[in-house]
Amino acid sequence: MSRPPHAREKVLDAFEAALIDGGARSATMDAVAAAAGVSKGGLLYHFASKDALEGALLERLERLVEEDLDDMSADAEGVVATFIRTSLHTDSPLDRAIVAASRLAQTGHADAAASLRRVRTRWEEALRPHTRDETALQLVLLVSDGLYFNSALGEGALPGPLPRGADLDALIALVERAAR
Amino acid sequence: MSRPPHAREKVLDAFEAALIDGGARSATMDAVAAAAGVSKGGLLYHFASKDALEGALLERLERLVEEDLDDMSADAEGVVATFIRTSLHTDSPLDRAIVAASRLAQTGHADAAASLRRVRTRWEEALRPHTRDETALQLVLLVSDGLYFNSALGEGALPGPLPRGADLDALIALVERAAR
DNA sequence: GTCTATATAGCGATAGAC
DNA sequence: GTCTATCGCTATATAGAC
Repeated sequence: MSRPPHAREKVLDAFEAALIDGGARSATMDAVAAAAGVSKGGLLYHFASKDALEGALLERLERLVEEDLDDMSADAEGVVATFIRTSLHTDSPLDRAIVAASRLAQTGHADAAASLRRVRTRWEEALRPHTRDETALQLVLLVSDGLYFNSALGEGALPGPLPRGADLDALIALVERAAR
Repeated sequence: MSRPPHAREKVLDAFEAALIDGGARSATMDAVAAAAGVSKGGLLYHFASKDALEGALLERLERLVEEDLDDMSADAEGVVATFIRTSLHTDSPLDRAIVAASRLAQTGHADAAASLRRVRTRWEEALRPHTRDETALQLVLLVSDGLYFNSALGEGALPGPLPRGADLDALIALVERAAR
């Protein structure tokens, strides 16, 4: 636990990348092993089953969220603004873990859906002191969910309608005005 | 086209239900045929391939959206309010088609993602005249996306954090205040 | 620890009877 | 128009050598 083998992390990274780039269907044991540079047997030494591989991904997700919460409260721009800004898929480790878990959740993986809900609850708790009331809190969370949803759909395919640059700044300003 | 066989619609309904309830992975030809009360061969008479089955679902989706747009503009409560309210999964034919298509899109089905994007664009056009500017328009669309996203994740599993009743009314009021 | 080879099972699709 | 039977492919997982 304290010093995980390098190969194990490489396999987990490959699994995550396969989920993000090609969806859950393409994230097969074969494909993951090949991408990680090990054989299928080698993969199964580190993760005894696909369930174990998925479980490790969800563990990583929940660990990264706790780190993110610490960073967010220390940010100067304000918690709500930072939260909305980081809702866009920016290829940070946390973003990647979330998108990968979302792909998993959509295949009916109950544990992945539960993890994502736990993550959302943690954010909800962190944002509550910075919003006017529960309605405003829900608004912030839903805009974030919407950004993630579009980010996850448009991945690698079509030019998404996601706000960037000045448009994103304007959106953040509008949400902040409505929420606090 | 004008008088579709009953069995065909039953198969399509069963495919949609399988996608919604169990995700794309569980929506196999076998399972759909069994749920529709026909054999696999019988299913393949109506839909020559799984691609054809998926295509028919997306056709249904785009047809239902056009009907929805007509209804929405005729609603007394206001276009933005009606749009947010109907973003919650209420088991209407359109809601079911959207959630089913979302499940499909997450498996990497490019046509499903393209259909969903077309649907979103149609809504965007309908809402534009009722919002103050492009930023406000994006806010409305993102809140709706967020509601759908949570609706799709929580299906059948956990008690979702989705606003209902008075909470939903308050959310709608807040979005309307921010958007117009 | 990592490999190759293989068992097992499920899926989409075809062929042809009725 | 609907059925049964079966083929071919792919995916997970096991067995055991190195």
